[in-house]
Amino acid sequence: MPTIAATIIQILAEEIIGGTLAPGSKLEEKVLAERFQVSRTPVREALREMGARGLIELIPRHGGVVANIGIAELADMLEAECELEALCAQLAAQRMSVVEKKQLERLHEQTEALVKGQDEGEYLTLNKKFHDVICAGTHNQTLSGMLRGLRDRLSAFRNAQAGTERRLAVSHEEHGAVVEAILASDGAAAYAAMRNHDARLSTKVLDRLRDSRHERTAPRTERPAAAHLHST
Amino acid sequence: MPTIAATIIQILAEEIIGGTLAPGSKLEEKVLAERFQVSRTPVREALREMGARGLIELIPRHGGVVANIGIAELADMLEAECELEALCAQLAAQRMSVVEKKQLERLHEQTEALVKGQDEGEYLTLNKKFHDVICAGTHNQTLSGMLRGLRDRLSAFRNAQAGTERRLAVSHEEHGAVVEAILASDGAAAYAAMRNHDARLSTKVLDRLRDSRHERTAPRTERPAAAHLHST
DNA sequence: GATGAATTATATGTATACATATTGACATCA
DNA sequence: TGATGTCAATATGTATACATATAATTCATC
Repeated sequence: MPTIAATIIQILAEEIIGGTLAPGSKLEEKVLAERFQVSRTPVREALREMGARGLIELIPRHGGVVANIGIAELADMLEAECELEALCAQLAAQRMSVVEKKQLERLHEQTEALVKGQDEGEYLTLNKKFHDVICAGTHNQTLSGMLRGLRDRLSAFRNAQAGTERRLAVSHEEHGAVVEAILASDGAAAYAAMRNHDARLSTKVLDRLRDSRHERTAPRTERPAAAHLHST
Repeated sequence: MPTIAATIIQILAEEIIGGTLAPGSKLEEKVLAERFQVSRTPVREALREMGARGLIELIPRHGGVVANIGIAELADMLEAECELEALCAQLAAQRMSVVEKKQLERLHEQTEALVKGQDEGEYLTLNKKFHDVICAGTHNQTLSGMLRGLRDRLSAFRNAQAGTERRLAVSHEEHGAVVEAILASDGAAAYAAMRNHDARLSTKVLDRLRDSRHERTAPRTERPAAAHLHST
């Protein structure tokens, strides 16, 4: 039997990652305690752990809010994700076993039908699986763990925005290039293909955020020395 | 005034990273509570956060122990560190401002004296600073945060072992190559130099661990499919 | 009517008390 | 002798109670 705190973490994390709990939402201990019919103790521990994971922001004596990412931070996270994921793709290409490759190939084929059917919801599920399989393919728990943690944090934010990605076909095609490179055990090609894929999505996400922020509130001046994103 | 839990985290983390608390040490809430003259509550919260950070292992109903890294995990972490650090060096080369570069250069020069004087203790301090400056030079908080977290976890482990690095001169020379590349804004060279540096250290750390484990206890068979470390 | 100080209210931080699961010892039995 | 099961001891998990800092409200004053 898992501990109550662990259960709460799982539920809240899913809600944050899934977008039910929007970034900026306040998380009050008392409210959560009542909701889960438990005392504040396990709730506090859950919040603390989620804070350490970066899913929520935890300010002393002010409680927690679902991590609301500024434009500068988002740019950082997207860049890190892009680099990490490309690296993982490269390692996966070099290390995946035959059965792992087969699994990846099948997954990609299954997705094809969803693209034609424009089934966005199911597509996103398989999309997550796709990246997870590649993570596992690195045979490096540290790297894959870091990437997945980062993806979770970003996911929380992506899902809070409207439609995630209209043109499924383009994404699918880019995935195809990654799959092909991995099946051919071509690390460099896998790296390049994945980097290209993520970089394109990143600019889209950033653009959309910039637009939506511009309408409502002035952008927070968080990091004056702007990064030269993807200048490589 | 920081919270008690935060204070405890800082103290314990330092002890773990510094090697005072050796990997495998049990961390009992009651003992810690008595030591810090506080109740178990803040201690528990501290432990939980450190668990999320990976500094300690936290098993439900069994309490926490300072993270004791197996050979397979260590290999994973070292590989991740190597790749991340090389990436950061590359970005730093591309993005560091003039003053940041100057700072890095000065730091490297200061270290030179310590190498000649064989002052290991002080060298390690500046060594950490050296890597921190490069982290900052990426202008990417996400990446640098991940790398620093990883370095902390590894540091806990490195310091538990005997002498960290005998041949300071070699290390210093390798650092020199990194500095040179960064000052020249040569991303590729910085990447290669840092990767070379970390890869060499990694094999040394792994070898030493393998030896020490072989003497005492049989290696845990944790990940049957061994990674092809640094096969790129 | 607006501003600001003082007071009340509330949420978080910490301490204590209780519930429950695990560990170890000891006894019993095959 | 060794294995197993019961019981006591103890550590963790959870709940409740108290302390304190922040927020919200009130009320007085300008």
